[in-house]
Amino acid sequence: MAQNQSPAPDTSRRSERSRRAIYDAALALVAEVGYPKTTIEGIASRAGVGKQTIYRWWSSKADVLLEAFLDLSNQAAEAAGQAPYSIPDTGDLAADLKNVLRATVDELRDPAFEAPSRALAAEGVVNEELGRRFVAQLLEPQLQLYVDRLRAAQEAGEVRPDIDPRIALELFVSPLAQRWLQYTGPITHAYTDTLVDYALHGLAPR
Amino acid sequence: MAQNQSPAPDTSRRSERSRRAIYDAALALVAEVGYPKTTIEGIASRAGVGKQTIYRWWSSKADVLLEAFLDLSNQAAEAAGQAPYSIPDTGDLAADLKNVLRATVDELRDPAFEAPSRALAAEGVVNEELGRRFVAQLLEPQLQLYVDRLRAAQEAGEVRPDIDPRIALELFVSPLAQRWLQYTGPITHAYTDTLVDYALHGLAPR
DNA sequence: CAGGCAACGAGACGGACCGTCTCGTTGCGT
DNA sequence: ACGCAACGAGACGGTCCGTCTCGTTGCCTG
Repeated sequence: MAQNQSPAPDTSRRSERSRRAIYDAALALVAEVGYPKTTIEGIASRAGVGKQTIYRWWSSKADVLLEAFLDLSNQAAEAAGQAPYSIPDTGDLAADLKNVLRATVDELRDPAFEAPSRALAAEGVVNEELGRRFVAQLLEPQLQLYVDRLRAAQEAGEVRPDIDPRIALELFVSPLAQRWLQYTGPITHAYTDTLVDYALHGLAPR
Repeated sequence: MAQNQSPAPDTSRRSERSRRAIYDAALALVAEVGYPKTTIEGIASRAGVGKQTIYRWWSSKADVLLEAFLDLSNQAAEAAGQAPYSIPDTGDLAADLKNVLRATVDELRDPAFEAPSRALAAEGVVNEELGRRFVAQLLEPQLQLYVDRLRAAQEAGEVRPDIDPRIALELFVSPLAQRWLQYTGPITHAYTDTLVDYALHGLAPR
């Protein structure tokens, strides 16, 4: 029995030009009018593309935006340096973490990143399938850098050996993430510095 | 100059019956078909109510759901005990925090709470005005309980006096929140226990 | 207790987008 | 050079939006 789900489009004939135009249009519209008011029809017309071209290659507007944002991130990563980036190791864990988190604070304020990443995060909260893809392709690779740096710190004796690095990183990354996502508090360099100090030395008296 | 924004509906003539029916319909639909597929028309027809009655009292479906969920939370809080709830103080901070967080883990799995609170959190990520109301009316009052308990711990010498309790609570609350919101990891009692231990004693060797 | 008036349930209305479906047209692979 | 599938364009029925009328109902005031 022949299935007519979809005639399985031919990737080799795909128009690179249209793909790029769709990415650009999607990112621009989300930044300009917001995610809820961004429509497939709007993306298509702005990209100078037929709606069917979008529906042929993507299943939803969230799907389009996720790919567009991944592409943007990869471009930015290539422009900034080599792909396998890592957190610097000066031998001073606290200082290294504070530096990276300060940079993250600045990045969270960059409008070009803020609109699409908020939109994707919001969609992911309510759409588990997309949320897991967002995490696997974007968030987890970033978190892995902290795992690596924390493991190095364990070998250097700066972190207790029985600590699980994947959980440890959440002590300073998740508070920042929550303040940003949910507007539960201001985001400053002083704040992230404090998080690192609290996490490394604990709340209890020593 | 007479403004015709809206004729300012008369609260005293408002139908309590309709209000309750709308809350129930909104919560039920979000749980049954999900937030994106929940529509104002759907809520109205399920509640046996005219659309205009919804538009007269609320400005958006997110607004309806926030009020409905606040109402549900207040009911649940009254049913469970007196309103000014607080975190128990047995003199063992770690044990008290672990208990509360375990209860929170269980609550996060309750389907009746999960669907609407996810929907509101997602909307809040992308809609700052609603996000701030969500935080102010629902999240922050809960977090304040941790602030109180941590202050008591400071007076008892269980927490260093220079620690800011509002930030300290984020070390164990935010990681749980992020795992739940973004599916960045499994949520278990063992996990939250570990968070409390890490937060209290720090990552660095003592 | 009667009357008036605003909120009510119901649903018609134009408009925006949805996702699907044709059209010719274009441009890549054979 | 040819053929075929992806392309831009847009028509189509459908859903939901937010606004607007209808009578009807039920609560405050006199």
